[in-house]
Amino acid sequence: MPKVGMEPMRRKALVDAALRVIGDHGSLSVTMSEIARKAGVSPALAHHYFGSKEQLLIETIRSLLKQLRDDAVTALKAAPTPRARLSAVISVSFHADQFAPQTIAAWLAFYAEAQRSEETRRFLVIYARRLRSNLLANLKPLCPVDVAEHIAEGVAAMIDGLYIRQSLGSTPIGAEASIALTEDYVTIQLDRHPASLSEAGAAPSSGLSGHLLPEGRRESEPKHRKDI
Amino acid sequence: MPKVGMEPMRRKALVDAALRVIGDHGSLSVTMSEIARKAGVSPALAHHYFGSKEQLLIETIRSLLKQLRDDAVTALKAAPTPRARLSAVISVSFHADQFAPQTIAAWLAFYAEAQRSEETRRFLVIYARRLRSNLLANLKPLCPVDVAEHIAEGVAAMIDGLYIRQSLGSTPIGAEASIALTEDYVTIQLDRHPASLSEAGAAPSSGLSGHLLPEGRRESEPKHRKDI
DNA sequence: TAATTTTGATTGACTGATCAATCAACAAAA
DNA sequence: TTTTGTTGATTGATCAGTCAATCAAAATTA
Repeated sequence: MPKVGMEPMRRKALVDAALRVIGDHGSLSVTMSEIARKAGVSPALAHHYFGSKEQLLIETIRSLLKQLRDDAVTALKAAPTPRARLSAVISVSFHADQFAPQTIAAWLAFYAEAQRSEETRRFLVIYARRLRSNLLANLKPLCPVDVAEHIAEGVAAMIDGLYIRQSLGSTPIGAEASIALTEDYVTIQLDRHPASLSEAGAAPSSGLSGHLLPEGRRESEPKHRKDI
Repeated sequence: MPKVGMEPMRRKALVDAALRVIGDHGSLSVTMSEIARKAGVSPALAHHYFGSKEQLLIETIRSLLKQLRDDAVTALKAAPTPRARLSAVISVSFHADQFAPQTIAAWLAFYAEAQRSEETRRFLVIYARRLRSNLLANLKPLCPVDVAEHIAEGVAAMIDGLYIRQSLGSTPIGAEASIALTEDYVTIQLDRHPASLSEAGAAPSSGLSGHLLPEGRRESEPKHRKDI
């Protein structure tokens, strides 16, 4: 029953299947056959559309990152104040899809892969920068710049750490407790270092930082890179 | 030049080689041949002594954990007060050997492996519990118990998170900055919640918590498990 | 001491399984 | 008939694990 216009559907099915298989297996050492089977097609077709296993894996992490970005954009648009946006960033990190064991396992597998694959590392660096940028943009109106950077590092580390601890499945502090822990960190840090007058009114109108919007390239980066 | 009594030397050489190869490669997908070559023996010998690749890998993570424990014991013995012991725990986590890129890469690889290997997960859970236990034991004299648990979770998450962020190699905050960030978290949390009178004098005499000393089994755990 | 047997250490060569990747061929739509 | 989708069969490479054989030290015996 082959029709024309199958390509986008097949690609999506294969990427989704790859994500599920990787999440279940907890590793990138999964076979094209298994992915293809889960997607309901033959292994040969996976190669036909993606050319190589590596390419399919790249598309898979790209999709993982896109999902996270979309969630973040939605949550940030609904938050009116910098402080609310900070909470939105934290909340999104621990919400449902992202904090599911399989998704966490997939993230972890990609972190490991980043040690070998330049392309994979690039994507994870983008995630790290985006998180930092989102935090920083909304911290700056609330405290001095150097303090904002300090807090941003701390929050980002805590989020990633809670992820990795969750991956072990022992002492499972849930999503709510994770959010509470991170929020508490932000709160007490901000209490310590109240905003200076000069930066109190400098909040950007949209609250969406540069890294979130479809972005023009920053000067220091190489060009000819496909955006996620 | 075969002599008698080679076994312990060969085992150590192979485990060390495995750690180096895994660290360089950033993955457990390394061949027995490569490990054996780095150890200066034939692949067959590695199988002869360890029986299987999995077993060699298990011994490898065991050695990684032992190294960390030894460092912690040394540092804790030299620290006189609970607060100093907290600093020691933090400091050890980021010190030299442990924070080297290859070592971090190896840890990460084992975290990923833990998704599949029950045995590997067990070791990482032990690490997590030990860290938590060390923190908790030295926090309890300094603040209320429930707060101590809260802080311990936060510190542990932050340490692990700083590790994983370090593994990406982007925005490399160094060991010192990582220590400062974590110390700062402990300090402001303790400032917030001063010790209640009832627990002020309850510090254990040695400061070495149960998880650190060669330990009797806790009741809730399965028996017949070799200790690390 | 000299001759031997035993034992542990070590390897090269081989096997069987797995898997990514390829290709020739076919089916259905355009 | 050309284009797009699809697969079964196959290939070539990689690897964990096995095995029989070798070698040298130690133990035993003569």
